[in-house]
Amino acid sequence: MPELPEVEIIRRGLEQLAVGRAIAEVSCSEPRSFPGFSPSVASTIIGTAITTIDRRGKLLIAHLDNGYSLLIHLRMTGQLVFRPAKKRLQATREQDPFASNADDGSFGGGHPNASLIRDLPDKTTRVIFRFSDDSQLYFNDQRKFGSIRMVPRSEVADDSFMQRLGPEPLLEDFTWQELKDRLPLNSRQPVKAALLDQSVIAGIGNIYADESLFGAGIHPLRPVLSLSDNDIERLHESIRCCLQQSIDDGGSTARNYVDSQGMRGEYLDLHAKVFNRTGQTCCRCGHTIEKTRVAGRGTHICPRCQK
DNA sequence: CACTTGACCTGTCCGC
DNA sequence: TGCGGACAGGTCAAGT
Repeated sequence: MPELPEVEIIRRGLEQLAVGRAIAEVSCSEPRSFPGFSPSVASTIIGTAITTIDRRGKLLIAHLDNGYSLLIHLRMTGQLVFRPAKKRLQATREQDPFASNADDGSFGGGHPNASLIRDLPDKTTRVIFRFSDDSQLYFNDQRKFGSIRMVPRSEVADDSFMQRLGPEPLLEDFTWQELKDRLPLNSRQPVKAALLDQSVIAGIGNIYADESLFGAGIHPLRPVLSLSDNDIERLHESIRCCLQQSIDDGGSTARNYVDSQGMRGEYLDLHAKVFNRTGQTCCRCGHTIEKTRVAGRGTHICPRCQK
């Protein structure tokens, strides 16, 4: 479930790995993963290069030098993994970070920084971009919820999904006042549901909703209309703190998130306080972390710290 | 109108 | 061991 930090990590990785490479071939084995994909679309893409990669909320935007852009949404299980060209001579495992560790089935021999993904393509690979130097970019998506769309660059800003997105929470000019302006202050909707609403803030999903609310000491079921200015200020600070910390940690790997080189993120291990910590003791007060259900999502709280 | 639930998918995990 | 069912959660459509 890539959220803002994970998508940003992928963006930064692809900026280094994929920008500037000419696309020599593109294939799609699952129509749902690239609606409208056709030989004509492929021929439009072939021969172009990725000039820049932007992010808006959880959406990646790869601009091509042919006037089109690829809008890529990973939804829950989407991955974008770059692989360099296979070397003619087999490198030794010590030297090659992409060497297969298929024999023990663990994460790269147990090293936390080794690639989680082994040989690609695999059965979850939906779209493959091959570059002119034989390096490749794999769009993997186990559950087929993610998708790639190609739109003229001039129409990206008008895209209906883009238009509905709220502000970027990590931009300097995202103030607590703007958060207040965006929240439905007259609503009895649980504050967690509001945080998950991409038109309120762009990029927050289940993990960072839970972590941000814990950080602010706010119970996820609190109606938005019950929030004081002070609550909103603390929530604003907590959101930015959690998202930035996760980016610094390489994102969260709860299920199958990996970055553009197939690496796990470490936020959940290093800095998450409640998410996936049901039954553990709260780091702040020692009470047991509980799991409940809010807005149809699994929700992790410290019932003593969050009021 | 405000808010909640179900559908879209597949892999994993749990209890029987 | 195998099987059925719950669960995972981003987004949109449908339902209450």
